Amino acid sequence: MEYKFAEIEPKWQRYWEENKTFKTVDDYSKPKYYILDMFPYPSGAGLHVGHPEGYTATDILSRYKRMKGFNVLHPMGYDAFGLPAEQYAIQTGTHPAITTQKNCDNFRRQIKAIGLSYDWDREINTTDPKYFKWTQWIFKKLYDTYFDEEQQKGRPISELVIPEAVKVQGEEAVKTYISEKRLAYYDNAQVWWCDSCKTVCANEEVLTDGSHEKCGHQVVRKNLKQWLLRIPHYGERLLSGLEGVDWPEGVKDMQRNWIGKSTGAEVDFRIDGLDKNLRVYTTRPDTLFGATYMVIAPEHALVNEITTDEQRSSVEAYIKAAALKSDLDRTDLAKEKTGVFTGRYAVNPVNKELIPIWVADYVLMGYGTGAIMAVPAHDTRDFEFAKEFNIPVICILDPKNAENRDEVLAGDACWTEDGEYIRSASAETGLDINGLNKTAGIDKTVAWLEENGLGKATVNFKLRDWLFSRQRYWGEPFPVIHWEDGEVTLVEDENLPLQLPELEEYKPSESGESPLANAGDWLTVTDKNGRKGRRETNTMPQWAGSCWYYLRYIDPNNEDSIFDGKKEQYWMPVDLYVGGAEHAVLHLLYSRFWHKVLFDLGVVSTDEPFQKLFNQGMILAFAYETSTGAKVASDLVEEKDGKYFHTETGEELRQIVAKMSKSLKNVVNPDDVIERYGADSLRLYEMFMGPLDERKPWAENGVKGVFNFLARAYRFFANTENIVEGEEDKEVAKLLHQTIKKVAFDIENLKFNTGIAALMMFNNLAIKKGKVTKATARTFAKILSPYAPHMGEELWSMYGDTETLAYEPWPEVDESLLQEATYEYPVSFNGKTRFKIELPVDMPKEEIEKTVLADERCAKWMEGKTVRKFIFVPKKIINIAIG
RNA sequence: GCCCGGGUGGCGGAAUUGGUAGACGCGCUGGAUUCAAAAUCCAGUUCUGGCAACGGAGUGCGGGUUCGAUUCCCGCCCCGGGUACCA
Repeated sequence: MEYKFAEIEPKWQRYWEENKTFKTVDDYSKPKYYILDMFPYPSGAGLHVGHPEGYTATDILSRYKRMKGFNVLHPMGYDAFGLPAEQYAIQTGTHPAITTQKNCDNFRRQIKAIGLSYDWDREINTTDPKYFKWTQWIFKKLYDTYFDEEQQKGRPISELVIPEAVKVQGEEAVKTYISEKRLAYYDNAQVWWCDSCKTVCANEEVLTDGSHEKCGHQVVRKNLKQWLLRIPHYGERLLSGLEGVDWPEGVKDMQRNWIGKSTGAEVDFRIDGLDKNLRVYTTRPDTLFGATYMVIAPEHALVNEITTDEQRSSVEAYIKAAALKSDLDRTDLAKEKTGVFTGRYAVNPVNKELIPIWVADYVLMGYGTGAIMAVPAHDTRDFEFAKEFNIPVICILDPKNAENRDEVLAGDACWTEDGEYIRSASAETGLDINGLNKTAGIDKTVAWLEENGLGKATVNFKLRDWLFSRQRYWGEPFPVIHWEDGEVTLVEDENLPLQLPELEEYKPSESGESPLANAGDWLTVTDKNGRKGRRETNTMPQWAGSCWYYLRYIDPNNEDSIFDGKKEQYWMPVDLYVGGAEHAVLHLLYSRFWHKVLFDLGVVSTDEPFQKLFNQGMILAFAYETSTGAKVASDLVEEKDGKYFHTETGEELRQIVAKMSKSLKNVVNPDDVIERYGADSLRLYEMFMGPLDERKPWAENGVKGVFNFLARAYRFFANTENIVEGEEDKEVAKLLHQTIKKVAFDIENLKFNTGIAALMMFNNLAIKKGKVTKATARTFAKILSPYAPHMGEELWSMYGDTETLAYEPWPEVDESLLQEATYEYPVSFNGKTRFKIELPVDMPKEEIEKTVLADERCAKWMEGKTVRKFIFVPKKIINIAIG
C-alpha cells in the first residue's frame, strides 16, 4: 500500500478536468458562496510557495462549502498588464502579449498541479480585449459621472444642474464647469516621474524615501497633462462603508488613515495693509487666542503679494531653495524647521492683534488651504518652529493637573491635550471661551466665526486625486480622442474595445510620451467633417484591470454587457476575499471606489464589493550567508548539531529568516515540493505551518512531517484488511465525530492548522486500533478531502464509489456520541493542579465536595490547613482554596 | 513620533477566549526490525533537583485584580507591518 502520490494526483486532476467537476452553474435555488483569491501578476519566475498559501485556504473552504450544499463561485485569473513584460519587449522585441501568454500558461500549469478546484471556464485575463473592453467602458462611466454632494452619490453628468451664474458666462464656462465635476478629468498635474520606468506613478506608489516601489529608483516632480480620478469625492462614503464589512481592524485602520478625514474650520485672517484675506484651515479653532504667527507654504498663490520689498530677496531665496529640495528633504530628513518672515502681518480675527506671516516649507500646499495659523503653545510643530525663531509662545489652555503644568503655563512646553482656557477672551470682538474645555471651546468658536462671517466648519481629507495614466504601452488604452480644436471625446461603446496597435519599438519616446506616440496609423483619427484628432497615448495603470475583475468572473463571456444583472444580484457581494496585506490600501481602496460609483449608477447591487476580507501572512524562508554576507543557496547547506556549513567549502554559515527572493537564493518553488512530496503534502504543509494570517518560515522538514501523516493514513486506509464491516469501536466512533466537528469548525474559522492536527489524531487512533469500519473509513475520506483532495478521491473510489466525492454531503455529527458520563477533574489547591479524579458529570456540587475532600490524596495538601473555599466548575475544574 | 499586529519548549505552533500550559508536527534520545543502511514501528522528550517516588520554577519584564491569569487591568522592553511636518 505504498503512497504513490505521483500516480494518484495526476489521475484525479485529469478526472476533474475531463468531467468539469468544478464548473459553477447559476443555480439560484441553492445558497451561494463567492470565494475569491487575489489574482496574481503572472511573472516570468512562476509561482513560489507563497502564492498557494491563500489559494489552498480558499480551496479548502470552497470544497467544504460545496459539501455543505452551497453553490460556490471560486475563480482564478491573471492581472497581466504590467511593466516586466514591456521591459522584456524593449530588450528583445518580443511582443508583451506573447510573453504574457507564456507566463499565464506556466501559472495555469503550476496552479492546476496543486489540485485547486477553480472553475477554469471562468478564467479571465486583464489583457484580453474582451475583458478590457469593459475596463474602458467603466472609465467612460467615470468620465460621465459627477458626485452630488447633497445626495452623497454619484450621478450621470447629464443630470448635472448648471448654475445660472455659470450659464451667463457662456459655453466655455459651462464646459469648464462640467469638466470640473467629472470623476475622471484630464489636466495639468504635478506628478511623480520615474526616469527608470519612464513613466509617472501615483503618490501611493512612491515610498517614503522617495523611491519608486516598482523599481527602487528615485522619482522626480514633473508637470504633465494627465488623467486623474476624483476619488476624494467618495472620501466620506469610503470611510463609512468600512463600518459594515467584516475586515481585519488593522486594514480598516490603514484605510481610515489613508483617507485621513479631519474636521476643523477655515478661518479668514485680514492681511494688514492689503485688501485681502488669508484663509487657513485648522482643526483647533479654539486656540485662535494663542496664535502668534502664521505660515504659508512656499508655493502659496499669495506669497508674492504678501512679501514686502524689504523681505523680498530673502523670501525669494527661500522659495527657490525649497523648490530645489526634494520632497524627501522637505519632509523626512528635515528635522530642523526652516522659514523666513515675509515682512507682512495678519489680523487675528478673535482679538484684532497683529501677527507676523512667515513662509516655511513645513506647511504643504497640497493640504487644506496651504496656510496655517500657528499656535506654538498647543501644537508641537509650531512649538519647534517658534523656538527656532524666537517667536512668542502664549499658553491659552491650562493643563490643570499635568506634571509639567508650570512649564506649559510659562510657554516653555507644548500642550496638545485637553484643559481649561485662559487668556481667551476679547472685549473688542465679544468672544470669550475662558473656563471651557476643548470640545466646548471648539464649538463656541466655530459658531462665533460663522455668525461673524469669518470662517466656517470644514472637513478635509488627506486622500488626493488618483493619478490614473501611465506613459506605457502594455496597459489599457484610454478610449479618448483629443481633437485639433481642443475638444475631447470618448470612443463610442460600439467601437470598444479600443485595442493596442502593433508597434516596431516599445521604447518610450524621448519626450517622455508613451510608446503609443509612435503608432502612426492608430494615433490619428479623422471625423466625418474632416476634423483631425489624436488618440490618447497614455495607458491606464495596472490597478485598472484589478479594480473590477471580481465582477467579470460572474459572467466572463458576456459580449453584450459587462455582466448579466440577475447573475450579479445572485453572486455579489464576494463572501470571502483572501490575499496579501500589501494590498490593504491601494487595490482595496480603488476597487471600493469604482464599486461605489457603479453602485450609484445602478450597475451593481451592493455598496461594498467584499463582505469579508482576510490577509494571509507572508511565507518567509531560511537563507544562509557566509561571514562576509555572501548568500549561499539552500541546497549547498548542511546542518550539523544546530550549526550550518557550506557543503563544498565547509565554511560555517549564518542562518537568517527572510522574504523569499532571488538575491537571497531562498526561493522555494512549488513544482519541486510537488515532485518530492506531492500536491496534497504541499497543500497540507501550507496550512499546517501556523495560523493563516501570520508570517512564518518555510521548513522542508515540516513538509516531511505532513507527508508522513498522509503516507501513514494511506497505508492504513487503503489497506482493505483494515476496513471491516460491523459496529464501530466506541472510542473510534467518539473521536471520529469529535474530529468531524473540529475540522468543520476550524475550516469555517479559517483555522486550518488545528484542523489538520485533529485529522492526525484520528489517524493515530485508527492505526493504534488496527481496524475501522467501512463507514468510518468513508467518513474519514470525506473530511480529509478538502485538505488532501487527491487522496480523498482515491480512497473514496477504493471504497466502491464511482462519482467524485466533491459534492458528497459533509458528514453529520452525532452529538450523542460526544456525551460523556464522567469527567476527569483536575483537582488543584490554590490554583496548583495536584491530582485528577474521575467523577460523574451529573453529580451535584455537595456530593462532589464530599467525595473530593474524602479522597486520601487531599490529606497531604491540606495538612494543618483549612478549606477556605471550594470551587467547582462543571466539566472544567475543581479548585480548593486553603490557608 | 503616531497607529496596528506579535513575543509560549531546541524549532513551527496548540490551549474552542478566566479553568489541567506545551495538543499536533519537526528535531533529538533510547529500543525493535535489518548483515547494514534507508524506510517503518514502539517508548521518552518544558527547564530544574532526584535512581525513583515526588518536588520546585515556568507563557518577554515589573506590578495588580481573582479561588485560579498565556488569557483581564496598569507600567515597561523587544520584534514585525503601516504611516509620517495632513495643521
